[in-house]
Amino acid sequence: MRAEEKKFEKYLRLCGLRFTPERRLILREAFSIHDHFEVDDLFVRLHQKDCRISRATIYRTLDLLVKSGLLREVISGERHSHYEHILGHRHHDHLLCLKCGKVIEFSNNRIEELQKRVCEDYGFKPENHRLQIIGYCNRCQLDQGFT
Amino acid sequence: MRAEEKKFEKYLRLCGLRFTPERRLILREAFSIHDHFEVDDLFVRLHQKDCRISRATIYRTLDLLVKSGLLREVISGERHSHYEHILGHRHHDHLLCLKCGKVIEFSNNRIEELQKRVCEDYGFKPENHRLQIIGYCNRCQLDQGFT
DNA sequence: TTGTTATTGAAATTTAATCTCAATTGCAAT
DNA sequence: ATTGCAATTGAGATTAAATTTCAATAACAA
Ligand SMILES: [Mn+2]
Ligand SMILES: [Mn+2]
Ligand SMILES: [Zn+2]
Ligand SMILES: [Zn+2]
Repeated sequence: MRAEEKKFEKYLRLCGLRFTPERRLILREAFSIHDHFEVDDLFVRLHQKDCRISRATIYRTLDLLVKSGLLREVISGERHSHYEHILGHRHHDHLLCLKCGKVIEFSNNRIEELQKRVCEDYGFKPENHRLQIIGYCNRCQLDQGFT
Repeated sequence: MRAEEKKFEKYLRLCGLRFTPERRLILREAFSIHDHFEVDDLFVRLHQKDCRISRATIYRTLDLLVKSGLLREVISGERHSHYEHILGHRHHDHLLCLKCGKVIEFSNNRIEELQKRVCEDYGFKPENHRLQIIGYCNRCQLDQGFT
């Protein structure tokens, strides 16, 4: 069994929940997408494979996958959720282009460390974080921006 | 006229839009709240003062206020938008408690500088950013968190 | 004034997400 | 195996935020 399935099953058992066929299929589909995805991406892909899993179950399972630490919600600027893997992918944050919508992933250890220090200062126990820088990618830098 | 009204009017004129009484009232109400707020907060407060402004106009005006750089959307974990002032308030980011919902504001110059450097590395022109650290505040730190 | 164009509010619509509930399934204890 | 119980599922209803539509109105430049 793959690492993500092991971890999900462990989480579910711990909570007195079941690792059902539906949950396994959703997990596999989610981990077959190596990019940001949304609920409907999963729904469409599963149905193309004749897995007739309801949207309700996908929503419910994604919540569990986030709680178990396998996925995280990515803020995209759009008004519905987007997700990406945690397990098997190094942590990163995002630059978002306001014009073309491009998403650039970056990571910076010093920022990560300073965040830890901020949390220490406040006695805060971090579980997760999201840093999103919004602006214009190098292709789209024109006269945008009002001041 | 207050600074925020001047700036909003300037922005509107530049876009060929009008600084209407409704927009002025919404702006004033938004700047009278010195905390995070949501659309319905404005709607209720305006109606308590017998300003019968529609929700549609509030939504439309908040979009303009964000575009003009007077307000920004705060990510709150909830699934509707929250806003806060930019003009007249020093930039900060947020710690969010998963248990009690508390929002702690912090600012860290070194993180801000490192963000600028990241943007330079990518030729990205930042307009705005949001850093949200999710976890447990010092009061709520118990046995939460699965690994 | 006058004419053009932006703006508004009310209601309809869209869309994501959640909830309800009866039927089904997983699973642990016999 | 059989049984019983609690968790799970899917279909459809529901909720709630946000957006759109459109006719009436208001802003403002000519
Ligand atoms: Mn990513
Ligand atoms: Mn704040
Ligand atoms: Zn771009
Ligand atoms: Zn707390």
